Amino acid sequence: MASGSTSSNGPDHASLRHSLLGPSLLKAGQDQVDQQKVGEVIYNASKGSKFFKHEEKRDEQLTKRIEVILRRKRELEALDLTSELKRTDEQITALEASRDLSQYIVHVDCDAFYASVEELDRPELKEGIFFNCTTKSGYLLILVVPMAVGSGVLTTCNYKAREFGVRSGMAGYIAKQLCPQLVFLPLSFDKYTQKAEEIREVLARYDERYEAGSCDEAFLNITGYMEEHPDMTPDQITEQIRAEVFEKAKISVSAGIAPNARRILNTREAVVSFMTPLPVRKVNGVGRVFERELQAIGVHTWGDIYPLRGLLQRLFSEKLASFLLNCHLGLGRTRVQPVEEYERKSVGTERTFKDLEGGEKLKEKLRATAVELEKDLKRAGSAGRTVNLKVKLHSYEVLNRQRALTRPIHSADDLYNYSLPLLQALETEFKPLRLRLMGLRMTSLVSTTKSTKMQEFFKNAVVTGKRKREDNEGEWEVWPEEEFQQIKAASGEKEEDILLLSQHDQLDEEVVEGEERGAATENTIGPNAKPSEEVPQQVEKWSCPICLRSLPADDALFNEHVDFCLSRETIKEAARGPSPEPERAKQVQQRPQSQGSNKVGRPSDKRRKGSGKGKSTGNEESNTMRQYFVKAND
DNA sequence: GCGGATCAC
DNA sequence: TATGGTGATCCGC
Repeated sequence: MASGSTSSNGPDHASLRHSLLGPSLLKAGQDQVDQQKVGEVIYNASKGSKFFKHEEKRDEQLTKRIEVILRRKRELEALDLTSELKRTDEQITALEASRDLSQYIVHVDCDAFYASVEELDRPELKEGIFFNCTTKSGYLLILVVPMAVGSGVLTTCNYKAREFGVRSGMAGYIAKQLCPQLVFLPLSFDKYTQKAEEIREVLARYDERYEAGSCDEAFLNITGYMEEHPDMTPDQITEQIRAEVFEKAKISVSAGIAPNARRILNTREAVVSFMTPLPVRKVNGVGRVFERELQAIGVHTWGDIYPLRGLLQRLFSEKLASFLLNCHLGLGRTRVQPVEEYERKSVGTERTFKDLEGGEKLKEKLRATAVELEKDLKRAGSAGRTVNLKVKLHSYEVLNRQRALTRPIHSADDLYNYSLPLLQALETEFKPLRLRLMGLRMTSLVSTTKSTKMQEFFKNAVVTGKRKREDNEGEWEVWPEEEFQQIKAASGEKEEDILLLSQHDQLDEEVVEGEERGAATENTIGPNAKPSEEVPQQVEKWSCPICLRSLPADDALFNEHVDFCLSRETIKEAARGPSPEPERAKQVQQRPQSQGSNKVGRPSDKRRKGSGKGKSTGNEESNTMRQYFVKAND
């Protein structure tokens, strides 16, 4: 145990203890909880575990980072910052000018949603709990069984459980220690989504373009509703929404006006006076880590930002500085959009399991992961051009390895074959590789359903193209481009995506390094390298494991091509000289990536929530502010 | 483009 | 006995 040496964190691990309390410290229902005592239980229950050691390491790392920040702050304070100050004040003026107080946006959030649904669904939980207490006043005393949903790690818990210090995100066995009588229920998502639908039917009556977040929250722009009901105040409407949701779905929700937070007027003064005493952690985007960093420089509430405004740009990144300024001013997103209009950016799956080790077993797990991801991709109607392997070592250290491909893939076989080299590189990097989690995620997505027109075009391009070539060779040169443009215009697709789909037949010089060859060849050649039969619109193709090109699904041709690629690799290999596996893995990682393009991108925050889809890239409007809403409180 | 890190729910 | 899954963003290379 590292109990003896205490790092700069102090002898009592104060910040670690705080961190171990978990991310949902400020959730409702904990007012009367003795956090000190809860922290003690958690700390003692965790102490000595691998999880604890990992948290300890991360905490020390953060402590060091904070020391750097503090040092920089001291250096800055010795400088003359009048020009910084002036620039910041100009920025504030500009932000003030952009302030939009014309919209009335309501944030609806279900209270302990899963737990509430379960309580509705299980009257037996309430029997014997409701009982008539013959008090003189005749009140009905209601006791509720402390209950949590989820196993291993709690997804949520009811308010009774929260009285014991039980929280979502908490390990189940710790919750049991805090509350021995806690009842655990398994998750049943079908029930929750069904209930969410009932609620959304109500919400749609107030704003048909409401924005559903995860299944237990939503944003509504009630500005239009207010115009139709000039006799009602925003507060009355909000209350009416809550009442109607409860009436129809029997679920209680919190609702507050956003981004001006709750029940405050749409005036600048009201907004600012709300923000000034508000703890930084209450705002979306400030978590445990950022909270500590801000605390270290003396920022506890959003009002504390102002005296430091001249330092922000020098202390943090440009984006972060701007975010802090926006929060201080109480500025935020004022637009609400249906989730359907957001474009998903990735699809992935991951699973935790008992520690696993050994090449065969890990391969088996990778195969299973690929099969899962194939299903998810199919559901999402997506294929991806970048595959990302995520693993968590037995020590809880998380590693990601990703690789861009030359074409989108979606089949389990492709997913497996292209991610296996990544896994094998890790196996040589960490010997032995012992995992507690594995995941696969695809990014750089293209749609396999929405672009039906495009796919049919390419299918026809092959079939009709050949026929036309026989009929009349002259026309062959001309018509594809014309029709290409027509379909592009008709389908409204981005050219980028179209090119991706047409890339199959190009042979570019960007041949992948040979590091994955040995692994891929034993699994990809032959009947195992299945075509992507799940997407009937697509022309049947097999993937060459060496050059990633897509090839006609023909045994003889395919084998011939792979042989060719293999010999090419052998030649390159010979020219390069012998290079052991790890070395080659490194070469791939260190491939020159000069693009310093990450410089001054306009801050256009695309942060989305929960199951949400990514924000559409189409609109680069003036919505430059990081979205924030005050975290729900009651 | 890649990998680590943070965050929300 | 043994701390989750999905998706997004940002930063620094």
